[in-house]
Amino acid sequence: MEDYRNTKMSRRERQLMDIVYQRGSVSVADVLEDLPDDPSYSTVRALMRILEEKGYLTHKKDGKRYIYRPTQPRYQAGRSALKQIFNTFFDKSIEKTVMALVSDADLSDEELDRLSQLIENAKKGDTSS
Amino acid sequence: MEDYRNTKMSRRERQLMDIVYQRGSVSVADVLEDLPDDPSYSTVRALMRILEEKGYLTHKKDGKRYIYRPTQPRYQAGRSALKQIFNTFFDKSIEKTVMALVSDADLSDEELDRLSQLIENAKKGDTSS
DNA sequence: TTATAAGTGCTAAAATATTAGCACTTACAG
DNA sequence: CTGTAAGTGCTAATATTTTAGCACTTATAA
Repeated sequence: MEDYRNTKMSRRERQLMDIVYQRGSVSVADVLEDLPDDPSYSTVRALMRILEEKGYLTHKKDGKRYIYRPTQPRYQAGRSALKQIFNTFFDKSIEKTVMALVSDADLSDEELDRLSQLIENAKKGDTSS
Repeated sequence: MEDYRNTKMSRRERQLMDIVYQRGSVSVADVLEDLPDDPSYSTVRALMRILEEKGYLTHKKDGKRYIYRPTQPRYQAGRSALKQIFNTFFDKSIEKTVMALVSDADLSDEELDRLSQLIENAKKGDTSS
């Protein structure tokens, strides 16, 4: 499945998918809770149905209501979204992207250490951990 | 200025903005070149005008044609977009986000070293570089 | 100069997305 | 059982987005 943050997705659709990915799984009521302008229950339901038709969501029943989940795993969707960002804004440079992340976060020295350690550990031949 | 990857932006509008940020500055013809389906010249022009009205773009004249640029600097827009991704998919964890980036990139050991070094250098009190 | 190719401005039609209403279903409390 | 509150399915109106046409302008080459 393709990244949902692509050109095939409308404004509201993307907004709903973001909420779904943030929460992991949602009822219609959950989604409504996270929408700043509040459209009607019907409205959200219609969108969820469309998203399901398009293959981005599935639902299961929980009592009398539907619980929706994304079809594409969160981690996978995240990587794909991330890749698009670093293509568009950071010249496809991992370094630039990481630096932007880090500089924004105001991490402590300890946290920075830990992060750098983590990267060291990602080395291919690394058996030290 | 607010992140253009927000809920106020339509599908095409976002698509065009992505192209603008990728290229830095563009003519209508440039944009058209990057659009996989090709809408008419008029169509793109109309969108560019709208984006300018909304404050996301400005133009200057270059001979007889317009050259458009984003009003919000690329780096700033990138950080903002990045932040949204890490909110949505990575539990607001820098570590998770960085790991996703790195694991996707298939970096060499040397590159990983350099990256980890870079992070070390970001330490607040650091005067070693 | 002036013809013309490559632009722009403006407008309105067409397509798509968004919204909400109404009828029907389901779980569950009394 | 039955009443009811909270859900769903389907449909159609409305709003927004997307598109392209046509008239006008501008730079430039002959």
